[in-house]
Amino acid sequence: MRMSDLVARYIKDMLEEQNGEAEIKRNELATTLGCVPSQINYVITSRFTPEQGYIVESRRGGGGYIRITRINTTRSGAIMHIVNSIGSTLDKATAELMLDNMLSRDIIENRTARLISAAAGERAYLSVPQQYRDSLRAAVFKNMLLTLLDT
Amino acid sequence: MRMSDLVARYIKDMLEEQNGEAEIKRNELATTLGCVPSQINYVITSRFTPEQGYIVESRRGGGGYIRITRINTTRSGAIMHIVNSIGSTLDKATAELMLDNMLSRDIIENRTARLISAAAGERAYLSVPQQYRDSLRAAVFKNMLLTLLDT
DNA sequence: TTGACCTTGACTTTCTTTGACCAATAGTGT
DNA sequence: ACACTATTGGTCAAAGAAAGTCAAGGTCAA
Repeated sequence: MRMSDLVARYIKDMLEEQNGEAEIKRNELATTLGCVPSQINYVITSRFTPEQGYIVESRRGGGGYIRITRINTTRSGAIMHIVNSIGSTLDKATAELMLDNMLSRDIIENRTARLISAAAGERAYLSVPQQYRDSLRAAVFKNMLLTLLDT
Repeated sequence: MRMSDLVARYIKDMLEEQNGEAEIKRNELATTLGCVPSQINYVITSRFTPEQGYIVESRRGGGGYIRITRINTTRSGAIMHIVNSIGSTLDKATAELMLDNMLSRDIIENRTARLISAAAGERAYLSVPQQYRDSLRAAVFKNMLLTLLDT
């Protein structure tokens, strides 16, 4: 298993146990898990972004910390937040991140994630020129998410 | 025997043993079987397509993998039939008819129908020129239906 | 002998790991 | 207050570890 997965898992477990809020000490956690401290930063910047529904605060110096907070605890709020965060274009990688995030927060089911992924995946857009794909993906993605609001 | 047959056989054996799910490491498998890594891609894209009943996911970078999942054949027949009946283009009215049909035959649920409809509806395609819309819709529609096969 | 399928390898893209160096904060002695 | 130092966390770039793409050439049966 990847180190980055371990770190992410650790933080998510903490969030789960502590009602959406986790506070860690970077060096301590790095030592506990056996990685370099900057690995923690890597995981946070790649998997706990605002885009994915997290707020991260930190403080250096003695007694320093990193605090990760999960936002949008209600389903429709979370969906709306995600919809609103999507601009006029959306690349595939970001779309996948959003789906993963919704999945891990039980906002959508696996089947739903796959359905949306199929509609947003590059595979489906081979017939249209590159230049349209990301804006198309954005529109499709948003439209689909909106149908989830009233269920 | 052809190299591609060997690779395909290997993956199929794995699927057989592991209940329809095989996860491989591309380079490792290539070394094991004595071929170049891209041969694996060739085999996968030519013989493990969704149309042939497989779902393929992958990830690059450290700890990367390729996962091939065989689709369950229970209700998939009906869906495959519909997928196969779709050509390279699909207009909105026909798409809706197909959804209604699947709904009435309990092949899909209401939520699913709405999701697909949102992704196939005209509103989603406003950003791309008319000329691409029907072929795009066909691709999206097919891709989405294909994700329903293994549920 | 030609068209479809197969093989190969150079090049690209994506994701991860690591470490050297930087910046902020708290504590402490003057 | 002020300077110094210890204690954190932050940044960034390079290297590493996969997988993806593509085009050029090979094989083989109809």
